[in-house]
Amino acid sequence: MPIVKKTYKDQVVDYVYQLLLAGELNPGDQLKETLLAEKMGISRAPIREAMKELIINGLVDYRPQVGNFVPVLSPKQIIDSYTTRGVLEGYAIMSTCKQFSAEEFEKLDNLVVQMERYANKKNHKMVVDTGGDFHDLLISKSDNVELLEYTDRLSLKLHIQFFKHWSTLYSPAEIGRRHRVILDSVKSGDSDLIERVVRQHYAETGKKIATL
Amino acid sequence: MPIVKKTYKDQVVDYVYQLLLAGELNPGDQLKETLLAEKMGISRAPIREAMKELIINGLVDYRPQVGNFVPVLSPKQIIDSYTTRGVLEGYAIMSTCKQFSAEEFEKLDNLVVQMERYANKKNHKMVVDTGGDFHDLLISKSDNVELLEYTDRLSLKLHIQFFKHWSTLYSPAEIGRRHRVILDSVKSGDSDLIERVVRQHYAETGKKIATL
DNA sequence: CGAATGTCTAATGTCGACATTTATGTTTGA
DNA sequence: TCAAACATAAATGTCGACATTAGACATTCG
Repeated sequence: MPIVKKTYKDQVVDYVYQLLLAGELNPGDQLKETLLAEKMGISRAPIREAMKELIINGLVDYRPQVGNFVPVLSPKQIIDSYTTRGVLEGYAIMSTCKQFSAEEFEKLDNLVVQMERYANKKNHKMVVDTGGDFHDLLISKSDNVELLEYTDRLSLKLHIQFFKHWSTLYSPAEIGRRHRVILDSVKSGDSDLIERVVRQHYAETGKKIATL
Repeated sequence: MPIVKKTYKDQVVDYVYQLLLAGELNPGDQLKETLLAEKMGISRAPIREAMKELIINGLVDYRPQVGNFVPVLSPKQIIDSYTTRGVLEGYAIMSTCKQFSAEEFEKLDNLVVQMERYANKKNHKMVVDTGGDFHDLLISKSDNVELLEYTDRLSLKLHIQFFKHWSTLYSPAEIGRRHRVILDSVKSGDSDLIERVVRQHYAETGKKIATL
């Protein structure tokens, strides 16, 4: 087990992250430093440090002299975020598609099957988790840290804002079908096809989320 | 003239930015809060705020409990950064290539000619500036703020680290040729070609810089 | 002699108080 | 009545001091 140091700042980041996931902080809400400081029994300094870290990851919007807020994404911004994610991940997957072993393809197949199963059982949390595993494995071969940093940020931001809706977007059968299309394109090794499919997947998902 | 408010933090950001551009801060150097605070006659609080902003833009590396440093990019990181930039900008340009007017293409043509001219006169600063204009105009049609934010960050980071070397990378004639290839692909309107050309341009530039 | 341990210094981490600014709501004047 | 000017409250911006920690150096013990 790796030894991690937990400075106050880190704890604040974790705390806010939880609030966001739990839905206790909603888009538009203000994160008041004084309030958070009181609630956690510390001073405002580490709160401010934490805010900056959350801003980096796009989880908090900062308005000078005014405060920090949970971002409110317009439909266009939602679509743009998903589009960008599609571009980055499409490239990441395309450029590493030859590196997958037979075992890994099998594992990916299984993940899709599991997703369908969980979806049928209406186990929303596991659908999201398994989808995350599928996605993580697909981009795991890329060693472009610059690109991975961006995709991670985007992924986290979109996860926190919309993970609640993901399970309602598609029917169980469609969840399976959509991910199988991606997987098939990767198996084919056709570079252009892979990028096209991944981009389209995110474009369509973004459009759906934006109209909710 | 827009009214801009200059908080201490902003002034610190500008100051450090200048130091970086002027080469008074080199990769690996530590930015000591105490020292900066003394030098600017303010307290450490706004310095810390500024550091966080610089970290966001990738201009400063942060090591907990240790300090803030000017990033040292490994050859691989340089290549990755340029590769990622190629992916993002390739998409941005491809997806908006139909929106350029004849006047704008003419303007782009002229910029390339000017670059060659400045290169022949060994006016390095103007080569870089004109190249920046060319690049800015090419991606100016995109309204994907998410994507533009990333490209701007990457662009700024790479500019600060390597703008000194750009003028030595290619001969004047090659500078012209390379940019004309990009421009021609945009004029052709061939989506796949545009992305391929832009990606290749940045891939080659990254490789060259990495081996310096 | 060398590796583990102890000490010291300089840097970041945190604190509580005060200054400044934003946004709101109230008053004032034509 | 309405708009401009003015208070007011509450938030962030900044300050200087103290606490804690990482890294370098000195020390000890085998």
